[in-house]
Amino acid sequence: MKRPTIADIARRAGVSKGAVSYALNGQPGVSEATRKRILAIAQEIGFNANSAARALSGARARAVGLTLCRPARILGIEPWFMGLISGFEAELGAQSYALTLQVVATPEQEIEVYRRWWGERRIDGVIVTDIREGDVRIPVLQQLQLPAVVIGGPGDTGSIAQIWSDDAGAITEAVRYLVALGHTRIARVSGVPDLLHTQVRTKAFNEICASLGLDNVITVPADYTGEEGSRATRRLLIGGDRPSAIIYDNDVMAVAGLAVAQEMGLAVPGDLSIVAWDDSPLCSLVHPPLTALSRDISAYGAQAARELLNAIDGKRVGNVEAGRVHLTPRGSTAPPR
Amino acid sequence: MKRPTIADIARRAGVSKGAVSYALNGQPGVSEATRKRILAIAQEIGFNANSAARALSGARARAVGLTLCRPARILGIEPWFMGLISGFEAELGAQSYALTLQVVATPEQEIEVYRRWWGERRIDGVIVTDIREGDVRIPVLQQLQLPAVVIGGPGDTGSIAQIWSDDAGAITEAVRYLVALGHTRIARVSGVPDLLHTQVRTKAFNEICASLGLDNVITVPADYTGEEGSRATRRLLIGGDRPSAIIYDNDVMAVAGLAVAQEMGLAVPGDLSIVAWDDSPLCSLVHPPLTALSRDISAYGAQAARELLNAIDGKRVGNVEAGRVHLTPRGSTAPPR
DNA sequence: GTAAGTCACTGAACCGGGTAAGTTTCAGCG
DNA sequence: CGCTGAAACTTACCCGGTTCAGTGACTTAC
Repeated sequence: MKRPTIADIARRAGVSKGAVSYALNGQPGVSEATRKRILAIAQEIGFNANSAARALSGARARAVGLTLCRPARILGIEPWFMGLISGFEAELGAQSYALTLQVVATPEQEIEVYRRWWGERRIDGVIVTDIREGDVRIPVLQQLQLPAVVIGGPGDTGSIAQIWSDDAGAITEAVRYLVALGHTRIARVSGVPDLLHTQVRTKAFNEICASLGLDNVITVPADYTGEEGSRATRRLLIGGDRPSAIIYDNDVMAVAGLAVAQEMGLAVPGDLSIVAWDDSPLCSLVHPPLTALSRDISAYGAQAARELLNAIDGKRVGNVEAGRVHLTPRGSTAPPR
Repeated sequence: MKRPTIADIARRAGVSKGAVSYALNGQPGVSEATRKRILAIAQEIGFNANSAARALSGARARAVGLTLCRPARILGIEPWFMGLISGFEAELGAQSYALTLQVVATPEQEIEVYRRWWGERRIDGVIVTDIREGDVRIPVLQQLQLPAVVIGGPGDTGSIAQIWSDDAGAITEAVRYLVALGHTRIARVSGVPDLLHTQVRTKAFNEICASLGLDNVITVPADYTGEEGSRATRRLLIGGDRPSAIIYDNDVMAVAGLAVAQEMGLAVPGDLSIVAWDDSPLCSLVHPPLTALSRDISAYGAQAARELLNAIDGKRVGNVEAGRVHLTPRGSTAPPR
């Protein structure tokens, strides 16, 4: 089956290629009557502009890129990325932008991908996740002048836009809630320590605990995987001064922690309260369902996509706080026995 | 920053654009010495061929498409798609093909996306999942002559290649295992009934149960979500003749089922044995860890990508059975009390 | 009545690669 | 020595859009 081109439309409408291009793009330069005729023909023969030709002349590829820099086995189970992706899609699809995905192993490899994409003119902009302090990707993106939006922060990203949620406020709320329930020995199992949002959370966690006079606080670093979540939990529960509540930096580790507690014969929430970060169906799936810090990840992704499209259009975008994080109490938290 | 083009290379090497093109693509027509010089210059200035220009002349977009037709909230939690995607990537990345993703709501919308991608020449081929009997997408793909690979089957997909795993053998193995443990009342919570692989599984399940003389078998249809998994489980456990073992068509529903059993005060595996389909970290995360029908989803995806690239290259690809499904016994199965 | 301006449209250049066809150079050979 | 033929290039056009500089025709203004 042959693909129709604007030349085909031009022939059938009895006008030049240029006129067809103006008509299809809503540009001035054709009469309303001609435009309607051309649009009707395009519709009739099922015309879609060749994206390569368009990108070649018009500079826009109408695609954005996303790299996923986590091992496959975490990617699969963490609802976070898929939530984000479906949020992007909602926004990108509406503007008929495509989303190009690439799984990478290291930030260096990620930079390589950015360079390649840029050189190939394959994408108009990128969404950057898992931002670290002094992230090596930022200067590269600035040098390439590749429109970008960073998810996570707030931090120093120079001229590149940022979308972030109030992690500090969220963890403060969680701690206050646990303290109100009567907990005094609160521990935390964090994500990868050099990620920016982990640092933000850790700082806020230490501050609120200090200000509430809790002295027995500890943060065990982990890496978002179930295995590490189990290990960290075991370490915390074996110790002499066992915590009565644990806050986890993601849902997967929280579920793993729950399993460890049950395995050790501890009742949840009787002997141990559990709070998960990022509410996903996973949290309501287990028994007892997990109290979680919820935010609308899809909306977050949609917002990021919107900002990126703005950046691509040359509009200045800044530092945006998106969505509210709120505590959703469920069965995994209660006053300590 | 200006993007280097072959014209830049040509100027610096003192040859024509054509010679550069031949050199870069490993075509005959340039001497070995010149080729080396050109490649060195390309390397030095960080040249990447403009994908639009290449696609425009050469017909290859060097990208493949994947549509995800599930509601966002399932997409997020089901490890299946992400596993598949990372498998694709491993293969596509090696051939420097890009993966373009689109989330859709219905098969009809999916067809629209295929048509658009085809018209835009944005992709060279597509990977089709969630195949149904008499799937409406198949004839469209054939009409467009869009290279494609169907994941799932075996079924009737005409000239389009299929990758499938031996679901019938797997469920047979699971039932035999449960019977060997002493179970006689085995139930099943299935996925969406009109998906082809659900039908294959249901048929095989009924056959093996009949041949082993089990008469109390029942399959409750669900939709892969935790909610439906819970509901189906509750229905099965409330009934008079409670099953002593349940096989679930995915891991999410199995975990939900486990939670329901615990909530109802049933011991797993003492009062109820549970088998999950598609082993993911989720299965080892919960307590007790779930016995599962495992297969290497990434490898499955990589295989599919390989077949698709073959199809794009015009090689005939047929009906491939990929990977082995095997039972991984864990703590959720035991002889009935 | 004519100069100026607007509108609707055409023609051609252009984006950056790929590639068929043509040209030059040179080794090999009778 | 002249012819053949292949290697090593160059030239020029193609892909399918976008866009800019025209070009008539027709309106408006003084």
